Amino acid sequence: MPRPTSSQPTEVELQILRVLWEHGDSTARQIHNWLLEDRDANYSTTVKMLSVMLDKQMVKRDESVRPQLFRAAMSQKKTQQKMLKDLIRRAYDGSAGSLVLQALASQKATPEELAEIRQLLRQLEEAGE
Amino acid sequence: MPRPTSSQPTEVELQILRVLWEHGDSTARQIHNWLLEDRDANYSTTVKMLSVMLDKQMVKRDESVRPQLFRAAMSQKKTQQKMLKDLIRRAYDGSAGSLVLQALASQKATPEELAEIRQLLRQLEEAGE
DNA sequence: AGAAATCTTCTATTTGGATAGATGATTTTC
DNA sequence: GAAAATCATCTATCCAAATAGAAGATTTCT
Repeated sequence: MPRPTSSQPTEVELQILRVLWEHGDSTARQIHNWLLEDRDANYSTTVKMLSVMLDKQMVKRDESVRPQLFRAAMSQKKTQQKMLKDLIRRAYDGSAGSLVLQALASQKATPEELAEIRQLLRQLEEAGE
Repeated sequence: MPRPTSSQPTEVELQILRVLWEHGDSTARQIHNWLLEDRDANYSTTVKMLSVMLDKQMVKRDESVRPQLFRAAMSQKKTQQKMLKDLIRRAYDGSAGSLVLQALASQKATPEELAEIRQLLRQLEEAGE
């Protein structure tokens, strides 16, 4: 029973998903060209990755048009939440609060974000009573 | 140029690190026994993993005693911060604030943690002015 | 000291992630 | 409608992650 398929998108998979989230449905060629800005890869590698992601149902493919169009199967938000939840479980013993504290203390948020966080915090505390 | 070694600890590696953080320096046998609570593995697999982690310098080994003792090379906090930073970069476009917002909104923290967060927030806002 | 148990290292195998070349199909261009 | 360009699939390879068996070394027990 060797290594199981990762439940998380891998680095390259995530890069492709980000392109799709940002630019919407795209052809393999378009995706590849966007990827080239960040990384150096052969076109056929990109295509192969898309095929792997198709098998994993991370992307969907519209075959009714030529060239075929790819789209992300899961929204960016859902993917983020899944990864976040996973990190909390794997590295923070399930404690979301301790992750938040560390993130705030060490990673710098903008003043606008801080204000938003404060507001959310108020709502949560009110709801808790 | 195939896949490079991951900069993050893998799932199994993280499980081993957690055992070490929780229980302190341990022999391979002890580590293995702790692991058995969560996962099903052969002893020699655990030993091999420790050897891989030794190569990657994720653990250190005290060979002056028998049986040899293993210890985590990096603290839990440092490892968490590294993983957190990486997640923010990879999945949140570098925005710590947006991760915090999502974590708070969707993952539930205890009232005590919320109070702590509020306090930290106050400090940050004061420092920002 | 010899046997038993445990520890340590060595060797081997399986699969996923990532890479890219070669070949066949389809569309575009002249 | 043939040539050129692009698209899609098929095939092949390399390495990391994960698994575990076997053999050699060391300690422990009687």
